[in-house]
Amino acid sequence: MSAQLPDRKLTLAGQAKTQDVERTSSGRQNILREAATLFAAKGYAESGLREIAEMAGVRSSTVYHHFASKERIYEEIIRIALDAISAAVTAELLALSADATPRMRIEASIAGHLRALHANKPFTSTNAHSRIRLPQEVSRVVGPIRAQYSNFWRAMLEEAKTSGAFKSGLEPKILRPLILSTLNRTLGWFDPDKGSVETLIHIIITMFSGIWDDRASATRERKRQA
Amino acid sequence: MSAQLPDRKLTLAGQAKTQDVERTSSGRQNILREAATLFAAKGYAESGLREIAEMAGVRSSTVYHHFASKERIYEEIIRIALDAISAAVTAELLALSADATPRMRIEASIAGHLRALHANKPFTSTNAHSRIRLPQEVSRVVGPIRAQYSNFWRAMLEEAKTSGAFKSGLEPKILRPLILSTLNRTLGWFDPDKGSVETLIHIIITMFSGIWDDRASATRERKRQA
DNA sequence: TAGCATACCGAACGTTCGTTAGGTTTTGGG
DNA sequence: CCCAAAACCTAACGAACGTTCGGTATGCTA
Repeated sequence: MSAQLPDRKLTLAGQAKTQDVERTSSGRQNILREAATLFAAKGYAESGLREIAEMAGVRSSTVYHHFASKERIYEEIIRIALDAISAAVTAELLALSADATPRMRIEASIAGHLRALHANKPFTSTNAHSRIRLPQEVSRVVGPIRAQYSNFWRAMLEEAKTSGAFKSGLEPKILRPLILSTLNRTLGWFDPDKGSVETLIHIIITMFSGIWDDRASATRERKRQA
Repeated sequence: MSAQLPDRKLTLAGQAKTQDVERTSSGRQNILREAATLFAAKGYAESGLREIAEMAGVRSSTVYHHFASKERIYEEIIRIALDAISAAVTAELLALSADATPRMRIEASIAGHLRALHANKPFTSTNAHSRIRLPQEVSRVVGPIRAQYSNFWRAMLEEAKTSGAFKSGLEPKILRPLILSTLNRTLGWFDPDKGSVETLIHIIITMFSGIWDDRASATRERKRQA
C-alpha cells in the first residue's frame, strides 16, 4: 500500500471551484498575481494594500470587491501554491509503474515538487517565505492543507524506511523537513534563466543520493536520466 | 593555498568593539536579544517597536537611547549572527591539520556553521529569515559582510572542485547556495530539545555525502556515467 | 431599452506605526 | 555626599496602514 494524496483535492481547478464559484475575472486574477509577486519579493507585512492595488492597476478600494481582506489574498495565494505542488507530485507518482521502489517514488516526488515550485514561483515563494507565524485566521485555513501534504511525505518516507532504503540513523521525522525545506529553499537562489529546472532536479537528487543504503539489496535499481 | 576568512573580523567581540565603543549595558543587550527573538518568530515588519520594548521591560522611547532606529537594531542582529558564524567556522578550520583534504575542510565548515546557527538561534534565525529584500540602509552595511562569507565558501568549493572532489555536474555556483540554504533552513525545523546538534551535523554530512566523487583515489578529472 | 449586478472610484475612518521632545529617576566616580 | 551622565519616562507627532462608504461607469440579460 503506497502513500497517496487524496483524490479529491488533486488539482488547483478542482480546489478553487468548490470555494470560488467561478470568479475568474481577469481583475481578480491580476490582483492575485501581483500580490503574490509583491509578497514573494518583500514579504507580507512589507507589502501595502495600496501598493498591491497600484501594481494591478486599480485603487485600493477596488481590491475589496474581490477579496474580503488582505489576509484572504494571502490565504488564497498559499492555497494555490499548495494545490499546485500537490497536483504536480500526484501526477508524477501516477506516471510511475506499479512496482516502483520507494526510492523511485521519493525521487519522483522531489522532481514534481521542484517543477511545481518553479512553475508557479510568485505563489510558491509566498508560501515558502510564510513559514514563520501566519496570521491566525490564515493558518486555520491553510494549516490542514499543509498538514495533508506533510502527512503524504511522512507516509512515503515511512514506507521507504520500513523497506530498509535509508542509511541507519536517518529517520523520516528528520528527513521530511530536511528534504522539503531544501527543496523549498531553491526558490531563494535558483535562477531558471541560468540553468534548467531539470538540471536542478538532477543535482538535488544526486545530493540526496547520500541518504540511501546501497548495500547489496535483492533488487538493484539502475536508473539514469539525462 | 586554502580559502580562509580574513583574520581581522574573526570574532564577534572584535567586530563589536570596533563599532560599539564598549556600550555593553545590560539594557542594550536585553533589547537586542528580545528584538532578535521577536524578529525570528514573527518577522521584522510584524514586530512593533512597542512590542520589542515591552519584551525588554522598557518603553519604546527608551529603545532610542540605545539605538538610532529600528533598522539599526535589525542590522546589528544580523551582523552579530554573521560574525558568530564566521568565528565558529574559522575556529573549526584552524583545528584541522595542515594536510586536511578539501572534503574534510568543507565538512568541518558545515559543522561549525551548524553549531553557530543553533547556539545563537534568535540572531541567526533573524538573519536567515531576512533573505528577502532588506531595507536599503541595512543591506548596505550587511551586504559586504555576507559577501565576504559567501566568497570564503566560493573559494573553498572551487578548490575542492579543482581537486576533483565533486561528482561531475556539481558546480560551486550551484553547490554553495544549495549547501548554505540547507544549513540555514535547519533553524526552521530542527528542535535541539529532541536531538542534539551533533546528531544533526552527522545527518547533514551523511546527506551531503552524495556530492563527493568517491571512485578509487587521488587524481582524476573527466568521467562518464552510463 | 430598461434593469441590474459587476467593476471601479474618491474620500475618509480609526488605528498603529516609527520617531521625537522634554522632563524625571537612577547611578557611579571624585 | 554631590552631581553629571546615563537610563528611563510620558506624551505626542505625522505618516501609513487596512478598511469602509457612497457613488459612478460598464456591460450583460430580458
